[in-house]
Amino acid sequence: MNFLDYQDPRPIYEQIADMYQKLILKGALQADEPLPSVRKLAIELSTNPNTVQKAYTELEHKGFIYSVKGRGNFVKVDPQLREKKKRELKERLTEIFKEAEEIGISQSELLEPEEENGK
Amino acid sequence: MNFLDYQDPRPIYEQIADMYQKLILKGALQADEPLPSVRKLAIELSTNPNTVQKAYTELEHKGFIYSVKGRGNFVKVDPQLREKKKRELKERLTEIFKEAEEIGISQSELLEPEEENGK
Amino acid sequence: MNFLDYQDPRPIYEQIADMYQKLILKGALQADEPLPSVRKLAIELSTNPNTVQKAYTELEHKGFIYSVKGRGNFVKVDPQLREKKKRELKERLTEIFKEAEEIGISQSELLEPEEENGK
Amino acid sequence: MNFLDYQDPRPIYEQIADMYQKLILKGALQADEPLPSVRKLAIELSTNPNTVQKAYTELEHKGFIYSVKGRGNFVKVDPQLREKKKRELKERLTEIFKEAEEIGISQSELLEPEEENGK
DNA sequence: GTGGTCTAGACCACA
DNA sequence: GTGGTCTAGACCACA
Repeated sequence: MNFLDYQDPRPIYEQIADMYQKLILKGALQADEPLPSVRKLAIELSTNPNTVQKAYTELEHKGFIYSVKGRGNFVKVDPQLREKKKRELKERLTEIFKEAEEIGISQSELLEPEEENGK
Repeated sequence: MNFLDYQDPRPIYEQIADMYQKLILKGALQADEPLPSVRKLAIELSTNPNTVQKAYTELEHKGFIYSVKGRGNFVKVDPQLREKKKRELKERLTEIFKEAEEIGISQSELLEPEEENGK
Repeated sequence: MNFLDYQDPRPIYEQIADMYQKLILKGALQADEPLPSVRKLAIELSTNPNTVQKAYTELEHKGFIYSVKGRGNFVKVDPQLREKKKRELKERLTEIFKEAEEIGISQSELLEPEEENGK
Repeated sequence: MNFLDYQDPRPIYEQIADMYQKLILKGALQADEPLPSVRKLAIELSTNPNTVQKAYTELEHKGFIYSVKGRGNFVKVDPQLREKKKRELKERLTEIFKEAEEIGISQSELLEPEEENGK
């Protein structure tokens, strides 16, 4: 199963990192559960181990996983993860509402269903 | 006046394009009004003329401006511009709600004010 | 001038990152001052551009520098940097005192000059 | 009882070696007392025997234990052990003070309690 | 010219 | 087997 999208302008390593970030946030991967090994995932995605490595390093920097030398990479325990993500989404929401207001579109107008059947 | 933010991860040409897009959508720039010349703006922003050119090309592709050889770039008349932008914002909104739902956060939970002071 | 120490067990990219971190913390490099380009520094240190790139990415993650595509890498403004570093040093100090106490060495005994001339 | 911390960036063999070093320095393990056998400890820690072996070799190099072929590993008698460790801790202390001075933080400032409530 | 990404492949430390 | 580092070199986006 290959979830990479070469039409996607994002670099491959970022697509990999985002994919696993979502899986972790969703709870599809439990704490301390191992991720696929760098080499295995590289083969599965027909990409270079360095690219997978970069994705994993990124995830480690962001606090989603931790790595144990000679053992592999594992999902990190972080009960506040969901809260963090929620805050990020709220910020992006605020940004959109701000942009809308700048061109005279109110928050409620934006949230309205596509066809406004006012009556 | 320089509105560029080098700490912003977006490339400079994109910041320029976004800036003018906003000005046009807001109505701050009227139809057929000329934009600053590529060279002038490049000097004003202490950046490379190639960069400004790229921003203008981008704006042309998106239908915000048109260029006249030997004369310059001008704001395009497009009564549906606001609708287009609105649709784009709605799409981004939908994307956020989708991401939220994937990790079990409902639309209403996301729209809630930070501290819910119920009643 | 090559400050790399191949006897040092730390990887090269980390030595580079640490070096620049120190220069920034010392104030030897001012905010918005450019770092040497990836390629130039690689040549100067007779190392691979990828290795320098990794060092710079590390510094960016830690908030010491920011990068502008097509322009280079620059020192980030962060007035709290010194405070952060101070806190880190204090933590390491505490760790040492803890280790000392575990084997029955008091803090003051550790701080004493090498030859204790009691008098 | 498993004292390993996989979130700890240090390799596992080092965590094992450090653990026993502490126990010996504290006096919790007496001279000539046997350490657990490589295999037993490996099982207890659910780790690889190679890893435990590496930790023991490390401890032997540092002079904390000695090994007898076919019999096991034992705590070494070394009356100067405490002095050695003290010297090591002092060196690390000096290193911290050096780093602090490089960024203009004095030794006393570093030793100060968090909030200085002078008199 | 400057940074960023990616490949292919080597070599090492660790388990 | 598993991750981590490094080299050599290519190619792209951006300024």
